[in-house]
Amino acid sequence: MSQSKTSATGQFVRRLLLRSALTAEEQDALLDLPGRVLQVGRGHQLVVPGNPVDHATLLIDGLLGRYDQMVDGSRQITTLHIPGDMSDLHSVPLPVPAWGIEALAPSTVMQVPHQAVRALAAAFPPILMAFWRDTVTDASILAKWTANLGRADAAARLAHLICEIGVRLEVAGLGRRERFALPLTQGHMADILGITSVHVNRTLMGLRQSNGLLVSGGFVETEDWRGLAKLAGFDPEYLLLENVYAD
Amino acid sequence: MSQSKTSATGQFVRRLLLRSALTAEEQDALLDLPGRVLQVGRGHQLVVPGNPVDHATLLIDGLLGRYDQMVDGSRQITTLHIPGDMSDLHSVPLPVPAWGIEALAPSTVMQVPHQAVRALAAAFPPILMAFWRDTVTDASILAKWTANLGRADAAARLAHLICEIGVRLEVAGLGRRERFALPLTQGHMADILGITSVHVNRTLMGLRQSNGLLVSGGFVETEDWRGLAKLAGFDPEYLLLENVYAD
DNA sequence: CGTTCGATTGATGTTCTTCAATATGCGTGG
DNA sequence: CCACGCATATTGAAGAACATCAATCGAACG
Repeated sequence: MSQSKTSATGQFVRRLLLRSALTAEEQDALLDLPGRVLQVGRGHQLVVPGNPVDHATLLIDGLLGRYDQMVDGSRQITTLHIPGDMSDLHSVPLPVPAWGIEALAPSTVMQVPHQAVRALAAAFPPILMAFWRDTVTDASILAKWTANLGRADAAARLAHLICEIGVRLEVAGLGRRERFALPLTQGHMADILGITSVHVNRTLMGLRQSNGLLVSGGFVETEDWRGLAKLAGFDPEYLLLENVYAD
Repeated sequence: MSQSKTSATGQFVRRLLLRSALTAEEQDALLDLPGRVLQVGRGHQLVVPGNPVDHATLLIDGLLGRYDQMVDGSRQITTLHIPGDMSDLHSVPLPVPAWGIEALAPSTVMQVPHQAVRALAAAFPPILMAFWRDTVTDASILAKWTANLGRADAAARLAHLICEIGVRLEVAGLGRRERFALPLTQGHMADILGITSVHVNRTLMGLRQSNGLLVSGGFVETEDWRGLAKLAGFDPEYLLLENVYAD
């Protein structure tokens, strides 16, 4: 399993390198991060709201959602994590779990002790900077979702979700934006988009009519990606992919 | 104006100390952060979407909003900043402005060169850690807003806004949660809550009836704070105020 | 004293929810 | 291989929440 650990941390390092310059030594230190590899089924709760955590969760394969539970029992997924994402890196500086993390699809994760992450950050300030930058990136995506939930209608939100995930998967080398695997149920999409699953279904049908968007069986395919992006008002700038910032 | 600079950075240091332990030396270094103090009127654009920035904006007095502009011209305010907040600390690691920052009320700010912030972070790793933690705090608030926009109705969202700002101002020593200044127009509130100003007006009237909430003339006053918090599903945990984490 | 911005009100339309029913696919045990 | 059970998807009808459009009101300010 040392093999799979290295490839797991390798994905994570690749993600960090998108936005931060790291020396070979720093990269090696990250690759050697320890952790327990875990396979979990759909619906498994990796972080339960209220229970303190002492490890961060690196997604190797599958799909994770960070969610907030409302008092009435409904919930809102605020962040979607694809392989290579350290889904709660933010729990390292502040291990207070005001949220939950759930496997939205069968997933493989590596649980990395906070202690190890902190030790690395302390030993290599550029790594700490890279972690900060990673958190900023997540926050930028979150801000975009806030804007969409506040001001875009269901069709635009759904289209935006498809565009964003497509581009993120493409950047991570996990598919093409025009066609990729997305193992979400319509109920999950509802919790992401802030609507009901009934309305997800109707909105999907509408987008199939108008834009030839196919979403079924855990796969997404679109004939008219540009049209979809236009409808969504999708501009990838907020994904902060354009530049590498050394420091 | 050296006086006002010190008091400005002092507020910021106090905010950092809520969640991070810093030595006297580190605190002094933060207090000495250089910057240009600026007074701006309501509606002034401090950061224009698309224009790169080379300084961070520390709010001394007033109210700032970070917003995202939609293609149809509407906008969504994603983050509200009160005095003592460094409104775009996140621009230090990633100076890509995919958003705008506007003075929602007449405000006094201090513009701190990124260079100075970076130098401090490089010289004092605990300060870098404190910055990261500050970004995580902002992201936690943002996640809560994402959840509210997705799953709470207009009355609950409005009540939540009032509760959150009240508590944040109280913690910053700028008022009591039951009564405080909030120089927002109903149009601003609409852009925060993701509804129209007409509906803000009606929702405010509803909350005045049901909870004795008074919002007018830039002031907020409530006779039944607990009732308001209950209606909002407000739990201050996400503000991450409970603990101090050393590192 | 007029102008302007924000607050308030009314009438009407749209989007999305809710409730309920039915359909479909897929794994499991027989 | 088939029947069953369960989760997910699909559809319809009715209602609630919120938007839109348009007008009026009020207060601050030059």
